[in-house]
Amino acid sequence: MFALVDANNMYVSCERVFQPRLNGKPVVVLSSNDGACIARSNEAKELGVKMAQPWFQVRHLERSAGLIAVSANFELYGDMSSRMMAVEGRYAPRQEVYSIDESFLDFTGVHSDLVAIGRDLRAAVLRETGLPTSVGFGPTKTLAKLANHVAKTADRKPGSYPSGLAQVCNFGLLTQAELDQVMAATEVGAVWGVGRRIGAKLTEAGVRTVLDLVRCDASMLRRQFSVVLQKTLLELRGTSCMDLDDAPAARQQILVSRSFGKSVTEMAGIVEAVSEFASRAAEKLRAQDSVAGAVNVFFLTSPFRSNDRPHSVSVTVPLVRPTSDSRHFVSAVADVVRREFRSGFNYAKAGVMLLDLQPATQVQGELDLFAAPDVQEPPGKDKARPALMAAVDALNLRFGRDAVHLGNSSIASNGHEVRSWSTKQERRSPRFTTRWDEMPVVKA
DNA sequence: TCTGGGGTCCTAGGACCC
DNA sequence: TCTGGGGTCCTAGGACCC
Repeated sequence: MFALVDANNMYVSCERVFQPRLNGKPVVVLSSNDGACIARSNEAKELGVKMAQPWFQVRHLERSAGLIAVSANFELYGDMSSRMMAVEGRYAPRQEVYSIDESFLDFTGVHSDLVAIGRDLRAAVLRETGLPTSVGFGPTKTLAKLANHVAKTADRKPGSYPSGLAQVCNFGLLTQAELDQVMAATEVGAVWGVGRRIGAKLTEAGVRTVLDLVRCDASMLRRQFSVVLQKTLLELRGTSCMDLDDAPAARQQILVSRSFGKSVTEMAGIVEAVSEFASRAAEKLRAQDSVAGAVNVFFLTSPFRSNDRPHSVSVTVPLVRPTSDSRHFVSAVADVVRREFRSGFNYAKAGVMLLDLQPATQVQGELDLFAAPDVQEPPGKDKARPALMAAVDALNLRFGRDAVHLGNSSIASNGHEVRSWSTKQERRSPRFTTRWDEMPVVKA
């Protein structure tokens, strides 16, 4: 038996923990650049705000309906997430932290009252972090996800589900008829693994509800869609195809990208931005003790602005040898921009991807007979690198991000910081739990 | 005017091998 | 007239997730 525990409207709930004035109000959290809504309170959902909807489309609700928008504060959400996961992890021998607000728990062999355990877990998370959660139990991960969906929405769909499934829902206690009722009352798009595209295709074929999907022919789904959807079907029927993964592998790629606060037309702006992204990506790389064998850099105009001439560059550079040294990535991506930049375009976004990752401890030895003299380096030089980068990481950890950074990231040739590409975040809340100077103050 | 960021997996097709 | 068979690896693109 699996459980899926999921925070309700995670980002909004994190804001509410420290800003009680947001309770009961329609609230949305905005993506970087305050561009789109990436989290909504139930009240905001009721106003009709859609997931990922551009802010400018719903902005009028500020005046007309009291909608409140805040900028995303990922430092706060990440810290609240670790606290929440620690509490949840106490309730089962194995836990898979699946996303910032969800974890799977393995209750195999546990024969106690799971609903009681679920209620106790919810109460503990609420007490210790302030975050409201929902819990779903099912014999497969896909069913646990579906049970969680029911736990979350049961209150808002009175009548269509059997009663008593809100907040904590255990599919194991339902009769076949009740499970059919639940599945018949749930749209196929709510299933984990069925997204917009496949959902539309299924609906078109007359498969509207989860029950319709469960009654499809497995080999037909495999033929018409994919092996992925076939697995989803088996899981919905109770055959477990996905194990709990409590020791996730190191990342296979690392991406740092941003949309610009306003469009960038100068080469220097792009060079600055991608240099900074490369440094940031390298920090993440070293944090997981890996090295990268290649780096990709891309920059492009906005796909939304139909008046702009479109232009998009994406170049992957293989590195002479796998590395985690920021300087290699920064110089590689800056070279690409200097070579590929075209003036006359309004660039809207850029990013850096580190590829071909491998553990730093398992780097392939080399017999370097053919390297050109200018890439051969004196012996011993490589040894200095990990120490230098480790020192940079330690200083930034202690004195704050960017206490130390490379010369050409975010500093223009005239020595002034330009950062014309910086993102806009006009409504960000304090980082209450991770910065001494932003801690909430209790007034007597 | 204004449209997120960071990931994973699968598949099809081409290059290449013997 | 007649034009192999079987395999691997890589990449790009498309789907999904939160």
